Amino acid sequence: MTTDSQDSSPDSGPRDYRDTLFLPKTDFPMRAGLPKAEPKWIEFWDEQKLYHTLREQSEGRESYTLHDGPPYANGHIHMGTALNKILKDLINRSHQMLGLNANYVPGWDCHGLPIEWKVEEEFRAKGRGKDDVPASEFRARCREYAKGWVDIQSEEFQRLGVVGDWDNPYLTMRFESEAVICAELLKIANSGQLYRGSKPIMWSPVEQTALAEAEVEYADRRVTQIYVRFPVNYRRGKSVNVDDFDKVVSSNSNLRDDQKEQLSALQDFTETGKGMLETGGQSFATDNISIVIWTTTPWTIPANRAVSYSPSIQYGLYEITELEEVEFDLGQSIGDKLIVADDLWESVAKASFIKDSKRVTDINTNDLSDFVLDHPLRHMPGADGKYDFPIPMLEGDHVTAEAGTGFVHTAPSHGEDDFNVWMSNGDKLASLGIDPAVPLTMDDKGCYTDVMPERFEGLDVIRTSGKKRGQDGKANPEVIKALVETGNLLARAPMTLRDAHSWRSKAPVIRRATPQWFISMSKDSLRDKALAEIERTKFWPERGRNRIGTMVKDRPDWLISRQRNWGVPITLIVGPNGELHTERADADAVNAKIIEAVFHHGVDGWFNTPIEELMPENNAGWEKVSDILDVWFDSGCTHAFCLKQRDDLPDRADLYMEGSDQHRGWFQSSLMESCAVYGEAPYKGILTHGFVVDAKGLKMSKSLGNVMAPEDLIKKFGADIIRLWVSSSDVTEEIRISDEVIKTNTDSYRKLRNTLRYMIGALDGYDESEAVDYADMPALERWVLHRLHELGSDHEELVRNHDHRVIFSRLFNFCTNDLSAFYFDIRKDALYCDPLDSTRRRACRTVMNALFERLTTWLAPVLCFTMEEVWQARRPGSSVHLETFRDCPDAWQDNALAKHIETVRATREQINETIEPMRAEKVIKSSLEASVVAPTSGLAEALDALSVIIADDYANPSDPTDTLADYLIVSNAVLGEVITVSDLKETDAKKCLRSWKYFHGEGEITPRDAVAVSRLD
RNA sequence: AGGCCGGUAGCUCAGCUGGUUAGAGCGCACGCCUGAUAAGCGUGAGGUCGGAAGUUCAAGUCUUCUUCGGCCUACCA
Repeated sequence: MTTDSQDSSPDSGPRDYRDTLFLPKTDFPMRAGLPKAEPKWIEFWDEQKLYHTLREQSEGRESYTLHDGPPYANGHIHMGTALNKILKDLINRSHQMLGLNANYVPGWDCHGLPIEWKVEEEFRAKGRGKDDVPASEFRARCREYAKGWVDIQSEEFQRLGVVGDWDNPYLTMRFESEAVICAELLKIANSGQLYRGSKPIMWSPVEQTALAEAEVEYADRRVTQIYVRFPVNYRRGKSVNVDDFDKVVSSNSNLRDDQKEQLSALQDFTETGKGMLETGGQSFATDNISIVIWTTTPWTIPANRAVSYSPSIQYGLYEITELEEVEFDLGQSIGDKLIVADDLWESVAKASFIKDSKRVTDINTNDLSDFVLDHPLRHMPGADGKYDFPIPMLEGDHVTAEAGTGFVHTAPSHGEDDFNVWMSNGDKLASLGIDPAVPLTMDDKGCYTDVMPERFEGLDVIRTSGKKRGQDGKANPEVIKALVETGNLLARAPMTLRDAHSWRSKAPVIRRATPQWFISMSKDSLRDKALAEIERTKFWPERGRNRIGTMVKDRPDWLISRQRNWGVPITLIVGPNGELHTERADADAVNAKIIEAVFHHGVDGWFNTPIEELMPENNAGWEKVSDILDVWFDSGCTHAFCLKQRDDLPDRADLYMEGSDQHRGWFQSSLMESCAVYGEAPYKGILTHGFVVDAKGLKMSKSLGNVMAPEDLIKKFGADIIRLWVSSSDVTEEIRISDEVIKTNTDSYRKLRNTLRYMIGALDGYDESEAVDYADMPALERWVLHRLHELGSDHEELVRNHDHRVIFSRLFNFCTNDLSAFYFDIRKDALYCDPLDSTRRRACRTVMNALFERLTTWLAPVLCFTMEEVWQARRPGSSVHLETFRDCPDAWQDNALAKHIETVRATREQINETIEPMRAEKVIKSSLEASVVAPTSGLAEALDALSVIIADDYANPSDPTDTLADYLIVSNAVLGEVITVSDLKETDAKKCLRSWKYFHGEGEITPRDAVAVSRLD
């Protein structure tokens, strides 16, 4: 520090002491200019090869692996993806600085429908339809398209400050990944957990293709609604007369013995009309009792296998007593008894020409559950015995009493609900000796297959060609005709219905069971394994365990096949009798060839390599499967092709961290895949975060116009502000963002920045050689270290528990309350005015240095740009991100000291409250104008313990020690009975021209200031 | 419609197993300083805890209902 001031002479006025002060000095800008500054730091880190340096530096350290969940490579990042990646970065950086090796490898999900559509659209724009583009070319373009977005998103993530292996991320579409995915699938097939079943999907007969939910639109359509009755055959366990029992048993020869016994005990399947039915405490002949259903798709009746009911609906048995007079023959006659929901009987009766009826009895649902029905077409001409099977009653959540009859006709091959209720009632089906396999009742063209009686075989639901393309085919009329013949049609009428249509051809869409590939939840105890692993996994927050647990408990077998183009193929070869190549003796050799082909040529390697090359021997009648895998299977394999393949990562991740929607998504697919192949979860812990919502807590959507884009925020405020927002939010719930929230964070940012800036200035020229030993420090300094120890002691635990919000709010409050408003404020005097080599000033700088190192490193994971800037203001060229968190020695802990400081602080507050009104009256302006009497109670003891003296002069001006006045930032303070504040301006005290303190004595500055100045001159 | 979760000052958050006048920071208002200055300091005003009922001597904290919001399913034969 230099001084160019001249000696003060009597006629040049009072001397200006400003230049003799040791004011903070720094070039560190107060205003951040983040939008411009941040990209330069990214460049700096690139030059330093930060990611690689971190890896070298932490070689041999214990690893901490947060395995990235892959975002979909389509579109720009949004607030949710930004939040996700920042949170990951926060966790990675914190663990790295804890002294671990947190190697982060980002990844992308590249296959799938959305990209397929975009690319289809592109080709269409060029006048090339789906069938004109060779599959290889199409897939190549998909690959290119995905790559484009990977590059863009990579830039966007890096702009947020996320550190990771951006040069070598994992992609589900890399050939190596695709090969591993195929290999994983083959392992599952080898283990026998894979099987081929069937399931209804949306199907367009016109285009002969499967459709995804997003590919259909809903439009009005004229359909025929019908009421159909299902004759009650008997009630399980209660019926009489066994005629055809042997027939049933023999037609189900694959029944287990216990099932046969059960069947026998139930005295089963009888010819219609021979039984008696007990229900509602009464007995009825079953010959004229029926359950009534309503449907708008008559063509599904031949595929009916069950009737669903709901226990929450009231059902009644109604006897027809009078019919309308009509010109055609009715199936129903007086005396017939019908079971219908009470709430719907009126509408059913009206539709069915029933003029009058009487309600015979309640039908409770326990009884209902035991009813077994006849198929309504059982006795139609030409049935060929194909409907001689029992129709069970199944309980279903999807059944309501809003429309129809309160019963739902269930054709598992033609409806999602039907399928679900069918599949989830396996036990009941088994007890009735019913094969639970879903029949393939309809072919690609939408025509009945040979599962049906000859009468129906080949009939089409929808015309697929000609002028009437898209209109009803022959199936509906023929079915209705057959129902009339059996007398089971109660009514028919046209109606308008909103129904699914293909968005391309506008033709109606049907639901149709098709052969699909499944991974069994039970064959190799996959469900049990997964549930056991969930128990072993750590969850943040804990409720995640319950959420994924109930899903896994209830989930059906995993449907993994898709009839699509852009994805990893199901690399199976199926034999003439449906057997898999993995069951053959040469399976290993075939598998090796398949994997090799995919490894070298990607998915095209499968599609383009002829079967003779993959399976050279005995391949007659064998065919390659042309389905592709569900993309969830792809991403469920990331642990296999990323973690387990890379040498620099462990096989199992410490943490998977995604939005709470991934309980059903990636967390589960990864768990299933990994348990199926390796018998364990690929992760040790799961952390979930909520979704970003707007100021009112509503989700962001274009239609609401409440969308905020990370890009805009970066341009306007900078990535560090977004990062601050993440670390100040409770990420386990929904996370709000709004202009106001951003403003709050911008303000917090400024406060932190200035606190750090002040330290940089105060530490100007600081050298270790001026450090003061802990034992020699004033109490105030030791208290700051105590506070640091407090913050540092559970910092690691907070990091390991991902409590970043707690860390941040504690640091922020520390900076604001303890440093800025208390410690810094008190120490300004010593820092600016004490002789340079005074113990007090040196101790302050020693502590400032300790503070600086800890605050910058603790904040570095959050404010990665700003802390680098702060760090380099003192250590140019080095990077704060290569540092680890500093230790806070236990010796710093001093609870007694802290208590005493709190006592003094409380006094300070009381004094301030007293000074405040005097300020308002303009008696006292600066607190240094005040002389105060502080209350003795409790304070004297504290001051004594803190070695704070009560005097208006320092005992040793060249090495001052703290006075009570210093703590209170007044010029004079003594102890007394009551608080009093008096104005020193009204006394004979002089204002020191250098320290602005009022004092008594010779000269224009206090003795302490005189020493400081004299040492400069 | 079902499953899981949440609603504490304008904003972001504390508030453990129910127990004195519900806390913090920011923002806001007013004032001070002008030697952290597009900074710093001080003082103050703001919530009855989404709503209702109940349990209890006592409830933000337990129970039920309700309302709003979020995620995930299911959306109709």
